[in-house]
Amino acid sequence: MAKADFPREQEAGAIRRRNEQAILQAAEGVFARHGYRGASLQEIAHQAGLPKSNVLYYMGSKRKLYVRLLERMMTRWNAILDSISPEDDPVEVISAFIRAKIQLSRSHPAGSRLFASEILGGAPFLQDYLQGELREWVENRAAVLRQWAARGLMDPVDPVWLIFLIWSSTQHYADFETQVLGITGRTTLDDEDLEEITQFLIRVVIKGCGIKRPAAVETPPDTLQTAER
Amino acid sequence: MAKADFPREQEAGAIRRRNEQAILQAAEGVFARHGYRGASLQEIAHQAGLPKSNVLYYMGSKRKLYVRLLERMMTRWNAILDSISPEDDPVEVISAFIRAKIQLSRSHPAGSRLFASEILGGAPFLQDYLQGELREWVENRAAVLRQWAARGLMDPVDPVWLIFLIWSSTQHYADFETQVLGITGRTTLDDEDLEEITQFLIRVVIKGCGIKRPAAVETPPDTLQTAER
DNA sequence: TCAATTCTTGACCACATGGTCAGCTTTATC
DNA sequence: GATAAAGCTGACCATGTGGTCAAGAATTGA
Repeated sequence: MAKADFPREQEAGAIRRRNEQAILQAAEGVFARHGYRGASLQEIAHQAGLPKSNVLYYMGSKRKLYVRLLERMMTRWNAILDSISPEDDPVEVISAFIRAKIQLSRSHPAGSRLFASEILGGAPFLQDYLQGELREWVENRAAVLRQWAARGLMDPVDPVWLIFLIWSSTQHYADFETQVLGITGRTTLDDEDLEEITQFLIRVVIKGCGIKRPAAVETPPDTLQTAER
Repeated sequence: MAKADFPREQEAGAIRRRNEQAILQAAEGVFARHGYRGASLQEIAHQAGLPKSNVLYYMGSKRKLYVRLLERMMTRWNAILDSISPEDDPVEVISAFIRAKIQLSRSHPAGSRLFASEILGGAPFLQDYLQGELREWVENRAAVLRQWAARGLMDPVDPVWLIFLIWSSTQHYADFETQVLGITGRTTLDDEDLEEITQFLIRVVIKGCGIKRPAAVETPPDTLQTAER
């Protein structure tokens, strides 16, 4: 009946926005947990505190709801995976990337898992994205990494495998959170843990690939901070 | 040895074994793709080339079938994740571990994905395993790594995060194969690719954590070489 | 005020789900 | 060859699925 949370709520489409948000959030969790097929609209509706018919009213169909969630997650990624240039400081770029990736896993764990579930299922809805947009993204970054290697700013490792290494090791803390918690015997990963993990990953990747800061014109000789040889 | 093609086959329980194998293999794929809820016995039966009733006849229930698959995968893992001692050569051990893990991802991709799907879903069937057997396994290895660090054989990094790093970066090539293929534009990852990836991961981890061979009778020329096993 | 629009939802549908069962056929054993 | 055991499976069931719909309730705009 009368929701009457904020009767003074007046912006156009306020009801729609509120309900859609509730549905999207609920659906993200359920889809992440059970996959596309395993998720049921009944459960999503229940989590959102609405009757099933209402979910269909707003979202049209299960498929549309799912696609919308995937697109929302892609948007979040795009907001973070900005472009880099060969002139950038490799240490900075790699560190920032790892840090951003971990934070995204933390701020949107359900979305990360949703994505993982979609890939596990063979990416029926994301084939195009993988082979198009994302592939291009990877290739661009790989090209920059190769230039860095050529200039001696890092070891000549295959950039694509390096990107996958960063991707997987950061993604892990969202997708496999259950495993991490179970094994470490914790109930949550707090900010402190995450910071520690971030530092660890940055350290290992930087050192492991021999990534160096560019020798700036004015900089005194040899400032190797994190890594040691 | 005896394969199942001829009707003249007659070790005790040969029929049962053959059909169960067919069902298990089919089920592993379907569960991996769609998760526990999303998988249907109909599809499993179809993949196995049997009527649905027959699947139930052999497996009892969907749940039993699923649990059995999980247990089979745990067994495979146990066969590889053998124990280590502080006296072992760290470089050897880490290299062998990474290599074995990659090979398991390759030899049993569906099983790996099945496991991933179970974890993604919150590990409803594997909570005990994670908090018991596996946790113990990790803690034992972590203890050894700490001793290595104390003896200066590696940097004093947190061993648990290191284990997760290895775990996630190797697991990735099974669980997210679709993504890897899509992005790299390949249709399969052949043995050569896998070997390259293995070498890369070993190199980065060994170098990144400053893992050294114990000072033995002779020290080989310092440039890192990948261990073989 | 009053009509147009948006929202809400229970009843309903065709179909798929996991699981049971009874009766059949095949295989194993003596 | 007889009998027991194992294997097989279509018909069937209760329940759950995604989705439709119509009719009413609430909100909006003039």
